[in-house]
Amino acid sequence: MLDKRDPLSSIELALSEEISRVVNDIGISLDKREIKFDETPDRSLGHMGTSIGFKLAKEMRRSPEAALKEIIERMNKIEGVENFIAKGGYLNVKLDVPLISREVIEAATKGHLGRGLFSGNVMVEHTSANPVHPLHIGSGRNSVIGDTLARILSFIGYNVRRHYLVNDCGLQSAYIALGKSIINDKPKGKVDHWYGLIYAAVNQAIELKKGNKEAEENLRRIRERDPELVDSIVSRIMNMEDPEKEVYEILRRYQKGEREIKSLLRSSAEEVIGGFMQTLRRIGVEHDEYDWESDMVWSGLVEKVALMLKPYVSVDDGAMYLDMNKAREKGVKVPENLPDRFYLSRSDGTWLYTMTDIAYSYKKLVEIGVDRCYNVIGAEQTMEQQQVKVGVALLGLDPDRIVHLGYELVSLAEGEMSGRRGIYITVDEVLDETAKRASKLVAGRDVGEDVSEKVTVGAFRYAMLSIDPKKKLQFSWNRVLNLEENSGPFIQYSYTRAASILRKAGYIPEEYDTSLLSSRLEEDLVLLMARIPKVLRDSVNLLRPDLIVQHANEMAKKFNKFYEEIPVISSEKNIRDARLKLVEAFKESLGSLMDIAGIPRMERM
RNA sequence: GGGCCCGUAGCUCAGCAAGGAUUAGAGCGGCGGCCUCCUAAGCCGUAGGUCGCGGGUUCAAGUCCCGCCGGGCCCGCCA
Repeated sequence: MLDKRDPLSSIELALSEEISRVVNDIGISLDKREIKFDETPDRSLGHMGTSIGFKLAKEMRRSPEAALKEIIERMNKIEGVENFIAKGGYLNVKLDVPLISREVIEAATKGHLGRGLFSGNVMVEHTSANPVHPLHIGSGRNSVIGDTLARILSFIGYNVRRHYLVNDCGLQSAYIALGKSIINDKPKGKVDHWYGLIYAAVNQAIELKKGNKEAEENLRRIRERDPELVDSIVSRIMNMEDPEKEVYEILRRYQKGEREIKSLLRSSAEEVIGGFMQTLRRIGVEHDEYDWESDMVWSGLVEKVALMLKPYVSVDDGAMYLDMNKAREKGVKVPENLPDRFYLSRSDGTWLYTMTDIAYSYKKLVEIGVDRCYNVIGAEQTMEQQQVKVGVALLGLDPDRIVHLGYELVSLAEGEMSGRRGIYITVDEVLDETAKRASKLVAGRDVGEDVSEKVTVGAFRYAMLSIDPKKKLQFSWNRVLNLEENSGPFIQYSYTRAASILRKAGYIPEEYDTSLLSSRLEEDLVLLMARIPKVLRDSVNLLRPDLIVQHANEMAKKFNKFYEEIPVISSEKNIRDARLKLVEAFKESLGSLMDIAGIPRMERM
């Protein structure tokens, strides 16, 4: 029996097992895992093949083709396979396309394809941007990658929690609190943008006081957005004795939980997070929980975990650090390249993010109790993540339950973004600009009114997602505003074409004959759908959520060709029924990939 | 100095995890076509590449190994 959720893989598995059995029978060792199938370059050679002939030739002292023929002779029939072809060093397989088509179409239309392949409890921590300025496109990439990973995991059967770590116990938050404490204004405009301005102004004012020339120019630029506000911040800070010392003092009192500072800082951070939520909701991102760093400090969790680490901690001028040599003595695997010291606290007694991060890992794995947590965090923190994992191991937990999905930052053609200098492109403005472009295109069409917003979200998420996370993403307006091929809207368009055919036909056939789907294009569409479960598995194993949109793009491209070349509604009844069913399966399977990637579905556009 | 990552058409990227049947693929941009026919946000054709360089392993290397070169990140009592 073929696996309803993944027919193609079950055929491949049966093939590998059978081939390795036969090969082993004649005295040659060949593990089934060494047998992998690739597409053939030419359909006349079969659908897929494996190049084991070269290895066999050597062992059997025959030509590759002769060796393969002998193997094929001895093989049993396998469900889903029509016949075998030995060609060169390749053992090729011609699939029973009508059978596979039926399996795949049934699975796709019932929504089984790729579903429920795994089980367990996992967490994805993503976004986790510091609440000091609006989400910029770098955070946007994080959100989209993280949210898509979570959706994949959920689709393939895991129980998934999405968490956001609010970093409000760092120095950056204290800058905001300092700024807030010296002004009387109420937020103007979107609240996170307003706080972003305060953050940049405080930073640059302090730089100015320290005599940094560059600060003057930065302030001139920042000032344009709200001269009065920026001026008052600058003048107050210039009059302060030692503003930086104030910042540290604010942080110290905040971590101690002093009421006055608490209400000042925490409420500012909460307002910013509120702004983030608006933006995130717009791009389809929601978290199950916002975990506040301050809560972990105030509740004593951080203290408790620090105590557990005490045997491996040394102190330097009052500051605690994890001693990697002590960790090594304990028998924990510590990568060679890590520094000997991993500081956990400052001399003034405040915790560093490193310590709260270890405590947070403890919370995830023990208190919440997930099997595994994927941390979507910038690649620049790779070493910090390794250090945290050492801490996790010292707590007696398997460090591999923490998985770092590191992604490269988003850069601008003009240079890097910088929150401190107030240089960034926000998610909000990218979305607004894209929406403008999209609504121009939609104007005058008879489609629903939320189409341009759906197009915007599709375009944005595709643009943020479509590149391998470990490669830098160079932001360009062109990339996001591209509504043509190789974009979110391209996929959406293909989907609406399928929808349009089904709508015009007005019915879905009960009976259909898959042997009538005999064209190359129809066969290709079925095979593309059949590969979806593998794409889902790969995207998780390789930490490559971009594979999802790549595959969706391939499917859309293939369907557009089908749409242009193969008539559905006007064809003869039996053929029409088979094709309609294929279109339905395509629509549902592409739709499921769109759901996973967060690219909104539309019936018209 | 040490560690990690990247280097494929003018530009942006797939392909590298599991080496194979290519004459290395897309998109954008260029040039030329296709709407009395299921939405042209589409389709077709065409031009464009010493897969950074040099060695090695192999019957076979864009893919694996070593060494270089170029770019990025990290090696904070920042996050």
